[in-house]
Amino acid sequence: MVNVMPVSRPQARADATREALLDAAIAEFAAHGFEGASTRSIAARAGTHQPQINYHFDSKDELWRAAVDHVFSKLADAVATPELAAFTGGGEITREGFAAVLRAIVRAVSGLPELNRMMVVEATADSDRLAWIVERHTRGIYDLLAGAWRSLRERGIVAEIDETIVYYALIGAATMAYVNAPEARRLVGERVIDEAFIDAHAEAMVTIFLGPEPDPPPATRNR
Amino acid sequence: MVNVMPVSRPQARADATREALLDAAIAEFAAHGFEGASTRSIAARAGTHQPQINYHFDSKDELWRAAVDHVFSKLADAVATPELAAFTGGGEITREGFAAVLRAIVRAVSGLPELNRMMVVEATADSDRLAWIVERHTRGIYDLLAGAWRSLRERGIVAEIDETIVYYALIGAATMAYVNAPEARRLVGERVIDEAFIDAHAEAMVTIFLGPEPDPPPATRNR
DNA sequence: GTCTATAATTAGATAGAC
DNA sequence: GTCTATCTAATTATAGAC
Repeated sequence: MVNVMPVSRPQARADATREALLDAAIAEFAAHGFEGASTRSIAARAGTHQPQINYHFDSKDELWRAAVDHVFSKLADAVATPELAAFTGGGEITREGFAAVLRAIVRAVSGLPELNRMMVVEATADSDRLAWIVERHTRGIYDLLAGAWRSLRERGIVAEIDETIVYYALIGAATMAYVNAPEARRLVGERVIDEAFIDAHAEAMVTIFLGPEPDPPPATRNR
Repeated sequence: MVNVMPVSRPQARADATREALLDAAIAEFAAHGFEGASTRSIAARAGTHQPQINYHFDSKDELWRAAVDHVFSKLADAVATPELAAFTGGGEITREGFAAVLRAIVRAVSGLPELNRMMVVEATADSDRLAWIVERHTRGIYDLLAGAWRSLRERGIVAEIDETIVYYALIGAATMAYVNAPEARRLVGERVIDEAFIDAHAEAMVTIFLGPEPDPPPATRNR
């Protein structure tokens, strides 16, 4: 029997190459689209050579899929904040729970601009890639957010707006500034999007979608 | 002297070719990005041959610029509705004026999905093309919308939110459903985005950004 | 003005040395 | 696993007949 655990120095280097290719791929695909991004520039950004892509991922298409999985797992990590966890236990979603979701989304997407750039570039034209990404990644997000809104609406907690309309308005309002950051820099100046912007944006999302803090229930004195 | 006014049959055909190339170009650039769109597919979509692009526009780059001008002039036509004109006379913008602007924007962008697809694809990475489009087209729109919001906010008519944050939230909320229409069809079904959706979306934008109809001023009986 | 033919460049993928 | 060299196909742009 051959050694089943060969281990480590060459393997570690290979893993680093793989990881670097994934990060470079998302950045290039986000900036230039699938067809526009060349495997040569991806490899160059990753500090390696073009044939490494075919070695590690077989094809440009497989590289794209691996890169998308990679960045969506980063998104899942980024939204799963402790603040959010307090609201996602059991039971029906509350106004404060949805506010926490909105804040978590803004925080997460502001740190992953490549994800939303890639998404918006892919979602603008139908393709096998779009079908794959919808079934694998975005349908679950849609069901969660649209379902939460519908539940809040049916209990009179939020405005009477269709959940599909809210979903796209919400995703657009949460991501556009970060997706279009290169434009925003030209429009408003170098330091547009900083920590203060992100915090203010998160609070603005709560104000916009949930309206002003509801009046506390009339004091019935039981406490 | 040669005939200075040769006129018309060949010229008319040339104009038709030019126009067809412009429409085809926007569609292809929106779907695949600048690098991803090939002059061959653009020419094929326009029902002509690839060298016609170089004949009529010198280069792929010049074609892109002409196509962008073309679609932005369509946008200007689409937003300039009679309903909007009633509010854009002189004087300070009102709540109802901004509501009319929001409705006009939703109507216009829903009918020009290629414009916003192209914009979002270009705005995701800095480039000479982005610089050109910002100075030539989007800065004026930003100044108008951000200025209107700032004016409303300073008079206490809308929520205390920074105008740059509102601008991107508004553009995102207004356009995302149409930019991502291919995804929406896969997510929700064939007939998601129809006339009823657009009307409901326009009203939702008013509700979201301007809040509930303000209470009429306390009846002071003067009228 | 429109077409066919083609030049020059660049794309994704593979072969084979190390 | 990583590199150089290279194959095939597709790209933008040009030349020249009509």
